[in-house]
Amino acid sequence: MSFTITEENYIKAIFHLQQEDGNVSTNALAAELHTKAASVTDMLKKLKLKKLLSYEKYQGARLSIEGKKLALAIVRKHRLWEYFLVDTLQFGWDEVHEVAEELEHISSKKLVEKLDAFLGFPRFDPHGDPIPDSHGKMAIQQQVNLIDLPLNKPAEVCGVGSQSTQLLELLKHKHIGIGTRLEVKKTFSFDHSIEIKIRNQNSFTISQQLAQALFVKPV
Amino acid sequence: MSFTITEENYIKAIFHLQQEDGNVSTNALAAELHTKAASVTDMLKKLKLKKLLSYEKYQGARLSIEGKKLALAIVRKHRLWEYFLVDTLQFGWDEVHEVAEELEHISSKKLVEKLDAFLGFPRFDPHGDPIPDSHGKMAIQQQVNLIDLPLNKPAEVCGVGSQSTQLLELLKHKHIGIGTRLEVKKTFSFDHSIEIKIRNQNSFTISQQLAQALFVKPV
DNA sequence: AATTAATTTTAGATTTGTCTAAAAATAATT
DNA sequence: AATTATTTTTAGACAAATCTAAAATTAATT
Ligand SMILES: [Mn+2]
Ligand SMILES: [Mn+2]
Ligand SMILES: [Mn+2]
Ligand SMILES: [Mn+2]
Repeated sequence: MSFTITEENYIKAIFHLQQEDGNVSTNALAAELHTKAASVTDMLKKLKLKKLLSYEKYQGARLSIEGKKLALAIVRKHRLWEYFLVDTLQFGWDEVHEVAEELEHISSKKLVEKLDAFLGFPRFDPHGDPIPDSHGKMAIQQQVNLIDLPLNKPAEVCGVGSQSTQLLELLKHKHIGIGTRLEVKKTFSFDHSIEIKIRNQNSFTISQQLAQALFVKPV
Repeated sequence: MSFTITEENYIKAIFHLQQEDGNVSTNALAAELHTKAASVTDMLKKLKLKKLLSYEKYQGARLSIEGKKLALAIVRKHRLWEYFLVDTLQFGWDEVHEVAEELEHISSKKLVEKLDAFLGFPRFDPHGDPIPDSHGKMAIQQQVNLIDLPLNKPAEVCGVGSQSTQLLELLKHKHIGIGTRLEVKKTFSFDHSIEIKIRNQNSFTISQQLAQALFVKPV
């Protein structure tokens, strides 16, 4: 069975919106995919026919085993290509998402496996997100939100909570990226801003919003 | 202006069918693209509207300057990706064409330029075909058909006349590939077969059809 | 030159994915 | 419980790309 790019994008979106419990609503999908609820309804009927998800009128959708498998394969390709773009082709980690949105639909299984091997079987993409292996298994990252990092505990930035251009612009300006070593020096309860220290730099404060968008792991 | 994958495939097909002189006929395009003449007519009208080619009823089509530019950009991507697959990912040169048919439609200009630089600006793809540079210029290969190679003149295989699986299977069996050094030892006028000698191997004969499908350059 | 053959175009239908507007179902408030 | 608001589905239309069958044009033969 093979699928169109549109179908694959729906499956991936459902995968990302799907929490452990509930089903994914028509409106949530429409928002995520920048389309209209009516279009989503049509597509859900079609994907149900293809056995990729369960769906009942007014009850939203939930991926089947098959659907999850497909979603993981697409996410795997997306993140492997992002890793390739940054690691091999020297892209900035803030300019790879759009390109990977296209590359994730290249169908060759052999290409994915060879690419994975060439890259040395990386387990996290340039944004700190885990890359599913060829069986769909992902490493679990022991990452913690920067806002929750204890004072003076050395840690390394390993992920971001969003891929928005605005966030990435701010991080670039502050010279913060994946791998940056830092410690939290002080927290201010007034606005929940925190003071951080990066090696060889003066310490400076960042906003609560920024701190919540950063994930770190202790080193 | 951006184009659909279908439109790009039409432009590339016209580019390959277009000789110095004549226009490309509707039927030739239909055959090349495995579609019907009626579909081709519809698309030619559309591509004319988009100024990618000139077309008059019953007179066939011919790429405009714009159309040629687009075609060269697609061919450039196709051949760069083929080179990447063989050179970097260790694909066999007989298994890359289908994958490149998909990769050639990835739109990022930056990706193409970075890939080109990473590969070291190769000028020929794994089949011996020239790779257009970023301005659309291709090196001219001084290749000659094996059937026309003079006796005892050392030469190197640098291209094939077709990408058919059948041909590639035969070449694999005979251990002939791009870069293989050989000389023609004898020609037989009865069936136009030729006897060739590869370094460290006993000489053997190959058919007229095979010799005509191989391009070599003297070394 | 007239007839036949081949090529190409039109006409009309189909599939996929989308949209708007209206109807139906569900959820939230009074 | 009844009303109102929100969400979701249906109905109908549209654009892109394709197809078959029939008509029109061009090319090849008698
Ligand atoms: Mn991404
Ligand atoms: Mn990512
Ligand atoms: Mn190819
Ligand atoms: Mn090639």
